Amino acid sequence: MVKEISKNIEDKIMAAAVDEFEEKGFNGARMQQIADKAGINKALVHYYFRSKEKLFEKVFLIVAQRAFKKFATTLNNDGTVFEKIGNFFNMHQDLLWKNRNFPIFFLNEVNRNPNLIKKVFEKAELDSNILGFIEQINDEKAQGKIRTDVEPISLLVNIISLSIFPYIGQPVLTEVMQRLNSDYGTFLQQHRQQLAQFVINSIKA
Amino acid sequence: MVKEISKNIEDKIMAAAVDEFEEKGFNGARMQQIADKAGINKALVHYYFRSKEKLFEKVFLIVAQRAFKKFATTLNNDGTVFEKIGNFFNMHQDLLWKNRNFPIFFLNEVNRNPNLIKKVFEKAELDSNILGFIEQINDEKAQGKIRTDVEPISLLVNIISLSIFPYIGQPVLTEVMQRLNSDYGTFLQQHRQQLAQFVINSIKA
DNA sequence: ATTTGGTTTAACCAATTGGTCAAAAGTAGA
DNA sequence: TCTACTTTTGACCAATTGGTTAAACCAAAT
Repeated sequence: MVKEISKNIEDKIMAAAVDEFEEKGFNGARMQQIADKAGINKALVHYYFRSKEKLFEKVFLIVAQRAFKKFATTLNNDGTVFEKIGNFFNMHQDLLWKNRNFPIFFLNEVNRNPNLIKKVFEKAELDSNILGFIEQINDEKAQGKIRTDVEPISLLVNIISLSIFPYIGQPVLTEVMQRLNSDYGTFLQQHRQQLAQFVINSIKA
Repeated sequence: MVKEISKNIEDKIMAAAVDEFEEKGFNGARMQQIADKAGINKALVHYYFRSKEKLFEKVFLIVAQRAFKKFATTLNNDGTVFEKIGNFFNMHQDLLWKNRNFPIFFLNEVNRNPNLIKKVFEKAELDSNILGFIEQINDEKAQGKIRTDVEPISLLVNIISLSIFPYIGQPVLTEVMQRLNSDYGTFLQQHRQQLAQFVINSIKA
């Protein structure tokens, strides 16, 4: 019971921390703000998490690992490569739309401290999923379904590039769309519809 | 003469500021560090630029506008759309390789303060270049060279996504490549070679 | 009711940091 | 050389901020 309450407060702090860190980044985030958002005293944040860095790392790893896990599973369902690509974009785009400010936060923090990424990968079971997908691509190349000059890893990177960049570049795209008398939201909704076909056109034999 | 020396010191400060801001971001950057890198007293930085924010904005706009201008011109030389795509990737990839940490810095700061982007666009003459390229795409669609279902702006965003993401995602790709017994540098060198063909395959009628 | 343990808080601290200032140093013209 | 000026610096300041602490609080066991 006491443990549950503690757990509850820990969760409230974590949620507040995710909010603050995602919005301001590690350097811009303030422990006082996290405490305020959690509705508690600042000392209590330190009581539960000792330091800003410890809190950050815990928060970051949880959020990142959750994201990577969802990401990995979208590569790991049944179907042909073409079907998987369609499914991936559908799921990934939905995920990104709901967490629009996560990608830039994640990439910026990982860039600031590349060590973070190792810990994320350790628990994300990414390797087997990636390797499985690569193998499948090679199979379908052999079957004549996919162009033989397609390099699996480059294809994977291309897919991820296409999926994530529109969110990372949001402020720029917002401005561009405004100058073209359109708007970001409607553009994105139309843009995401063509992603899978764009990739499939490119690689089909 | 005095003016020249002043200009010289101003430039030294700016160069140091670019370095510091690109590496640490606005929130992580330190005025003292900028002074040290420029080899001068910290008060002198304030003497020339008044405040951290003013210095940052000046530095940011100059660097960003230079980048966007180069970017725009790569769309604005002669040739068919396919040729332009090839040229763009060549030039853009070279540019990015030389400024590997610029994209994540730029996008992160613009995300932190979306107002910055407006000022960048004002002086980058981007609109006419973009509109020209869009028009050309529509022409070649009419001529039967490009698939009719290609949406010009989406194509443009796709191209930029493919070009920039490998640099933004550097730390992640570095880790992935390591796990696949390869390395980031060699991957990138091979990856960039297939970008243009990937896009052209996708859109050719 | 009292004790015991963990939990929560207000007040506080030390370090960092953007920014200021008055004095010193340098420069050019009279 | 002297004067008027700009540039440069060391010392300093006030605000912010991550982190600590001692006391208050509170629930459960004795």
